Amino acid sequence: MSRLIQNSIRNTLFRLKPPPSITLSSTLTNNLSTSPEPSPEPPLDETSQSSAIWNVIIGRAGDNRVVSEDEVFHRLSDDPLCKKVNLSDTLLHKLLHRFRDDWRSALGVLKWAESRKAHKNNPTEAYDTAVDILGKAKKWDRMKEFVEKMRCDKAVTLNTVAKIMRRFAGGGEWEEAVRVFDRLNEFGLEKNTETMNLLLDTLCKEKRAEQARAVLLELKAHIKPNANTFNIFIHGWCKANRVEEALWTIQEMRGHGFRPCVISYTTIIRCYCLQCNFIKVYEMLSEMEANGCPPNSVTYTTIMSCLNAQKEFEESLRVATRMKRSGCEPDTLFYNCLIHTLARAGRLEEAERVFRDEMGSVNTSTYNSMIAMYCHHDEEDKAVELLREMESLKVCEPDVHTYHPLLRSCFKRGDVVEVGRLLKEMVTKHHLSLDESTYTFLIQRFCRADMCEWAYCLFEEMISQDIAPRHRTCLLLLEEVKKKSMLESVERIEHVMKTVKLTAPVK
DNA sequence: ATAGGGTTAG
Repeated sequence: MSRLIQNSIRNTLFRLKPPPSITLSSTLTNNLSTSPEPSPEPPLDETSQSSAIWNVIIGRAGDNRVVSEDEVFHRLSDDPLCKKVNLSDTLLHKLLHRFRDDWRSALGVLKWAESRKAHKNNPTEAYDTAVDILGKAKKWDRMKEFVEKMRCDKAVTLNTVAKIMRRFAGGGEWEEAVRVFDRLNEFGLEKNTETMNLLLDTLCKEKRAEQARAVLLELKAHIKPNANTFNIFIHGWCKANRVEEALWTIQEMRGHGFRPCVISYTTIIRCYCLQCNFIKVYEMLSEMEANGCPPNSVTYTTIMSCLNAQKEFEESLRVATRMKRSGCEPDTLFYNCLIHTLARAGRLEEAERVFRDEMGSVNTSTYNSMIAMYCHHDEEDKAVELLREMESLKVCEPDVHTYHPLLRSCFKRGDVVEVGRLLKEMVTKHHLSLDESTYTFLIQRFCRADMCEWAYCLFEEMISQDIAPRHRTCLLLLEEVKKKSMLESVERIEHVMKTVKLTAPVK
């Protein structure tokens, strides 16, 4: 379903526009900054190689046809620039990933890649990806064809099998997933507890706990389940919001001589959290302690995150206190959550203390929480200071979320020059590409700042980047360009709204 | 792939 939508977006987008030139926000950043620096011409690095190939593949001259894999193959083979490209395994992987929703192009790229290197090193990974892409597109026959070829080459690994089973189960073909398990020996793999768990987990993750149960009953005589097996089921039942069955699985687990572990309990706690049944959450916590299975950092972080989602920050901090009292060893994800909680509770100094003195290792998320906190309390200087610290310490790199609060502050101050400067920094210094949420956010803010020309610019760029705008974003922008009588833009937006499958508003 | 982050409100 989602593949169909994405494909239709892609195809529709290509109909709308001549080949996109991937010049990220360049007009915008140059025009908004007071002193536009001349950007030096980059050498043909991996990114530009990738862009070159990308442009060839999607550079169809405004026609409506869906391009076949052979056509993609020929275009790439015939293009002079692509002939010069040094096709490494990493680049191939990147390309396949980029075409993960477009199996025709992906197969064309793979065929071209194979033609380029007669003595290839290790095709298995690319094949695994191809199988995955075909499975995602529910091109079962083509997928099976690939698998057969891999079987003859003795190239099927556990990873391959996992992908096939997952795609079958996810596509509603769970019987086929079971059949893959039945054929494991043909692939040179063994039917054992590990591979059985793989199948069961696949089924459970694709919301087929019932079927997984049936499979287990059938296989039980030949393959012994282990503790993981039961945890997989606990997760499966919780995912289906059937906590009763999850609790019953704990008993079943005991019946097989396994003791429920911290993972078993934490999974159920998370389920109660999502139901907002905090009475049961605390009951379960006590039960864990009583059963000699003390909660760990994951357990506490899970509870705190759920409380935070309910804006129960003080209660969340009480959970953190309880954790510290218990002597449980905190980890980075816990600290990130704690910092976020303290920030939202308005306790800046405490957050700073945790950040500076308590935490052993930090990551991008840690900085992001701190930066968001400073921006939220109008201490942008400190926020920028932390950004510079990230850049100089190089422990972790900024991402788009690092910049969101900073951008928000600029708009709040009405400093669009700074907006342009930051965008340029994101793109040129950190090689970040704007994502859907960033585009949406920027378009909204530019509209509100009565600068819908820039908003429209970003809208066009978004579409040329193959990112579908939200319905609400279109409506907002449409209203603004109408006010300014930007007739061509009005027409374009209306056309996009009619032809592109828009992203629904979140929640 | 046996468990756990966030964002955007006047």
